[in-house]
Amino acid sequence: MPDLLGGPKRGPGRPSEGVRDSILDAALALLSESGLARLTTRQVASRAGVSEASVFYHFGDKVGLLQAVVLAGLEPLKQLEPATLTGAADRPLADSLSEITSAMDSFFDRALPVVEAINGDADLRAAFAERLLERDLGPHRGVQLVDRYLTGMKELGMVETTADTHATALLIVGACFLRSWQRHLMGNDPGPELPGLTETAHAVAQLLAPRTAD
Amino acid sequence: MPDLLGGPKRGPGRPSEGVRDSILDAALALLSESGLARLTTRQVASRAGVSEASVFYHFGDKVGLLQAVVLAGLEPLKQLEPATLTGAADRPLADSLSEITSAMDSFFDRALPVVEAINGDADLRAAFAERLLERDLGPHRGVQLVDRYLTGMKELGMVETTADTHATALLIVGACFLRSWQRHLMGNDPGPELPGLTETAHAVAQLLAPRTAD
DNA sequence: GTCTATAGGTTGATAGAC
DNA sequence: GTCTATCAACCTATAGAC
Repeated sequence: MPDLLGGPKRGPGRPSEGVRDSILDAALALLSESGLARLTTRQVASRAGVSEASVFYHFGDKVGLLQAVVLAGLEPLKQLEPATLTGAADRPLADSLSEITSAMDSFFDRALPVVEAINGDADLRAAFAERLLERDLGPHRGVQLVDRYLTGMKELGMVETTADTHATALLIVGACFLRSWQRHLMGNDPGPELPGLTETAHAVAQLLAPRTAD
Repeated sequence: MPDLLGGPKRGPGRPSEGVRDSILDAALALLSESGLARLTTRQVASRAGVSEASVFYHFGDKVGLLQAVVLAGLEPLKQLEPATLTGAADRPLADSLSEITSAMDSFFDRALPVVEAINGDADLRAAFAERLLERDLGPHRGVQLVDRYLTGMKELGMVETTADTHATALLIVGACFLRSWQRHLMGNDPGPELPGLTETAHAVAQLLAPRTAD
C-alpha cells in the first residue's frame, strides 16, 4: 500500500494491522455518522484510503463487511462483563447503583449507533439477532447482571427481602437504555430532558431500602 | 407541492385520492418489514399498484415520501394522550400500572418499526428529531404522563410520599421500551425473555407502596 | 494483496402521451 | 392525475495487471 505522504496514522497510538482494519474503521465511522442507507462500498474504500476492490477481497461482499462491523461494534460489551459488580455491605446502595447505571449508559452510547444502523435493514437485523442468540447476548444479559447484583445485596440485608430483583433489574436497565436511545435519536439538541442517571439511581436505592424499622 | 398530512379535500366526503393513500400504506408496510435500506420508490409503487411516476407526483421526491410516512407512523402517539390516566383510589395500584404499561407496550410495538427504520439514515433521523421537538413529542412525554399519574396517586395516599415520581416514571417507561425494543430486534425468536409486563407492574406497585405501619 | 478498469444491474427522477 | 418509456448516475462485484 502506497502511503508515501504522511499516510494512514500507523504510529504508536494506532497499531492498526493494515488495510483490513482501516476498512473496518471507515465502515464503522460511516455507519455511525451517516447510517446504513448511505453506506456504500465506494465510500468506505474512499474513506479508508484503499481501493474498492480491497473491500471485496477482505470481506467477500457488502454483507460480509457489515457483519464484521457489527462484531467489532459489539466489542464494548465485554467491558460490561466484570464480576466486580458484587456489591459491598459498607457502601451505600445508591453509590453502587450509580456506578452500574453509568457503566451501562456509556456502553449503550457506544453500541447503539451500530445496532441502530443495522436495524434499518431487516435481513441484517435478523442476522444480527441470530448472532446475539448463539452468543447468548442481548438486553437480557444486562438484566441478569443487575439482577444478580441486587440478589447479592438482598442477601447482605441492604435490599428489602420482598423486592422482585428480576423486575427491578429490568427497570434499571430499561431506564438507562431509554436515556441512551433518546440521546442517540435527538443528537445535538436533546430537547426536554429525562431524569438524570444519579437521580434515578438514588430513587431506586430508596425504593429498595429495607422496610424494617422505619 | 402536495400537502403532507392534511387531506386533499377533494370533494365533500373525500372518498377519492386512493392513489396517495395506497402509496403511503405501501411505503409504511415496506418500511416495517424490510427496513429503510431496501425501500425504493419502485418497490413502493409496485406494491401500491401504481406507477412510479405517481409517487413523485404526490410526494415530490423520496425524502418527501419518507417524511409523510413518518408522520403517518407517528399517528398512534395520539392514542397515548388520554387524560383517562388519572388513578382511582379504589383500585389496586398494580392494576392501574398494568394497564398503563400494557398501553405503552402496544404503542411502542406500532411506532418502533417506523422509528427504527428512520434511525438508519442520519439525515432522516435529524429531520425526524426536529419534528419531534417542535411538536414537543418524544420519550419524555411518556415519562411526563406516568409521572403525573404517580403524583396523583401519591396525593391519594396510595404511593409512598418520599418516592421520586419522576425517576420512577422513567423506570417504568424504560422497562416497557426495552421490552418492545428487544421484541423488535429479535423478531420471531425472542430468545431469553425479560420479566413480563404484569410482573414488572406488580414489582413497581410493591416498591411504591406507602411505608406507613408495616 | 492491492491496484485500475469495467461490466451489469438498480436507482431516483423526468418527459410527454392520454 | 396517471401512465409508459427512458436517462444519467450510482451501486455491487469481477477481471486482470503488477
